[in-house]
Amino acid sequence: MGRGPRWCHARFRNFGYKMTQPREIILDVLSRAKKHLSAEDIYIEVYKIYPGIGLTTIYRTLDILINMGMVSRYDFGDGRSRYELISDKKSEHHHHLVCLNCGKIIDYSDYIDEETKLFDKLEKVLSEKHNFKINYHHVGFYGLCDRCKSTTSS
Amino acid sequence: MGRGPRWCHARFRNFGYKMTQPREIILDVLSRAKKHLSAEDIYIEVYKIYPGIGLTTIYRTLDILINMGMVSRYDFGDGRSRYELISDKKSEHHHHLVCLNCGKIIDYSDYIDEETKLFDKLEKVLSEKHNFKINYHHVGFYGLCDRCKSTTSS
DNA sequence: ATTGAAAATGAAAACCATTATCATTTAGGA
DNA sequence: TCCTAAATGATAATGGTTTTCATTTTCAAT
Repeated sequence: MGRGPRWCHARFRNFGYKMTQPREIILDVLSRAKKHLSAEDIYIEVYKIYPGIGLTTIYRTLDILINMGMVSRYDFGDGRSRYELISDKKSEHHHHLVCLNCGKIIDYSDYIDEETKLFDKLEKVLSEKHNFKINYHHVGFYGLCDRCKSTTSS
Repeated sequence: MGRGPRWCHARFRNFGYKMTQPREIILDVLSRAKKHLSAEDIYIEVYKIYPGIGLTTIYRTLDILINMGMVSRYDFGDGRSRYELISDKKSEHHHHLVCLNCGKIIDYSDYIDEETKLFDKLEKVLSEKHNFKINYHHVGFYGLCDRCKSTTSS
């Protein structure tokens, strides 16, 4: 499906929100992003295009986008949330390995066969069973990375 | 495997930490816990047993326990982390549904067959491929709960 | 048991990502 | 074009988590 400015404009309307220039620019930055960005990351990128948009607006817009089911929020444990456009392309979805020691994050999307199938099924089963509307899911494996494994004792 | 005070004492030693009364009490509280607790939750429980242990010590002990691979930390998005003893009993592990609107959390552990098998396999495959020591994993489905689904527009 | 050095503790202050406040500006239907 | 509700940005406030530092505790060596 197309997700240009026109589509977004209508979508904002449907939720009772107005489309504004700050919101368009934030969406633009998010759609270009190759990885999960923090609010400040987004602020910096937005600043390059249109200085004068405040960090407050970044946060408020992200809240709205999450409400609309267009953005996912995730906290890797470093004290700041990361945001990402929810892609309709399955190929862009990924899961994470997070190092508890150095914070290194490895994204992987080369799923083993069952993985994709299982999560499709799970979303269906769970949403029916608990009457939930599921927007996105996150999977994270936490431990010690290559480097930190050898550094930390016992 | 037994996980009494003696076992923990030795384990702390192996990591170069000392065993202290605050740490024993915190571990005790964690082992009794039926669900993920916030640092403050733990502080309150610890206070009932031994008033005078500071919140700082709670945080410091949790850090150590995470380093030792005994505790998992997770952020559901409400601005405070939750902590939980990593159980060796598979039966106590669970995944989550999180409501983005009201924060309601549903734990589920009635996995469909493939779920348990897949994650065992995934931990093995991923830890080998990326040379990671995996301590625990988290799975969360985010969306709108029963109640909030009907409240929120379009 | 005593001792001593290193580690742990608690109280208070600092930190910092996020949120609330509020006066001003903007979007968009009438 | 006008008008009203919504959005914005600067600033201040919030609150969970960390740092700091003087004091206390652990525990291996004596």
